[in-house]
Amino acid sequence: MPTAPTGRRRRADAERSIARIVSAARECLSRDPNASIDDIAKAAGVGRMTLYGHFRNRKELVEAAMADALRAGEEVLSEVDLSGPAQDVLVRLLESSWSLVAESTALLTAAQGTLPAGRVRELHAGPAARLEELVRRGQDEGVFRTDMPVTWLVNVVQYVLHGAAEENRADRLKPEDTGRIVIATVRSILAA
Amino acid sequence: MPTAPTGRRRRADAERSIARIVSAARECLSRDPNASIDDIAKAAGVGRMTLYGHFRNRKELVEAAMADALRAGEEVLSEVDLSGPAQDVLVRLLESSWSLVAESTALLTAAQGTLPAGRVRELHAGPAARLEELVRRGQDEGVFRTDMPVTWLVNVVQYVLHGAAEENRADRLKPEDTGRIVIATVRSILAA
DNA sequence: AGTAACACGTACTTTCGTGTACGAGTTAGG
DNA sequence: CCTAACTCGTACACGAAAGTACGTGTTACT
Repeated sequence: MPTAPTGRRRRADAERSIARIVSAARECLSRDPNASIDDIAKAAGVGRMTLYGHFRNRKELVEAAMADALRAGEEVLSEVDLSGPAQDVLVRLLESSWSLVAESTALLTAAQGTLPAGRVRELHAGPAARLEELVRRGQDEGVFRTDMPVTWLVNVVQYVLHGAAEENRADRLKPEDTGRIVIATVRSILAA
Repeated sequence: MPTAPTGRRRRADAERSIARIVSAARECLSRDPNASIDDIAKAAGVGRMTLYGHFRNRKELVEAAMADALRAGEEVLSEVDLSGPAQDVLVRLLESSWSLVAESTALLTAAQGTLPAGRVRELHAGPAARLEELVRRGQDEGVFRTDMPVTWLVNVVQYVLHGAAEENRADRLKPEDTGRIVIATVRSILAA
């Protein structure tokens, strides 16, 4: 999905380069939203000019990184068993995706600076809808609280995940404990 | 606390300028951690050169803004009644300071980029200690949970406050509801 | 094997923010 | 009222990063 193909097809090595670049972009931008194009190219083990050959500008690159992260998210989330009580579904959802979401949240912050605000929300709408639906269902079942806007409940989970990622980076939270703690924290927030 | 006074005194108008600059810095950096010196000078209604007359570089300015925010925080917090059950104290603490803390959290992010990491923690240690002490006390009283590190409990409150500020800025949370929601959310997180 | 696609280096132009230098006009305060 | 302190504009040097231009060598695919 890099530069709009003019109809002609791409070579295999180009495909590989693009994949490495996008991957590196996700990694770098998650750590530092202001990572330079050069940093990303280096991390991808690729010349800066090669990168510009596939992505015309920073905006296109960030968008591609976001799209890739979102795609990975959809992939993981689509395999989660959604049956059973909302609380249990929530736990399964978080177990399989908290780290991914945490990473993407940082990436999203990066995107906020370079992409138009509307586009960011648009990309982010899909995954958010999944959690939102679960929250509503939990409310209907009477196990999730109803004294706050659903939007807040959904977003505060994001903020907690983002925080967990930060704490991990700063070594204030042991990686092996993070999953448990995130799940317990979120459960407490949503519980009726 | 701007440029190290060489012993000579400052004039009243200089004092006023400094106050306006620091105030503008807090405002601008809270909205955009990468706000330029020029932006801040303009927001203060002052020429850029005037600003440089009082703060030698960006680092000094950011530090002054942080210090001022912290000072304001201390002022507010020192007036909170700390007697009674920990839960009630928590509510009073949040009621009087959530918005200030939310603002300062954004400022802190700004500082992270320009100030050495140690210095940031150092400045931030005071206010954090207050909440930490309250959390420990609540744990002793058996009303706050003990299944997570105190550090996490303290910091996750910060992340929630930061999130609330974001939601406010994006108009996804009505300002008049924010206090109530923040308090309810934090209570749920800390409750045993 | 030949050709189009690709990798990639060098070098240039822009843009932007930081920080410095100089200097002239204005104001506070003894 | 006089002087030091302050304001503030213009201009300049510097570095970082984005993006462009051009050329050469290499590799994939038919």
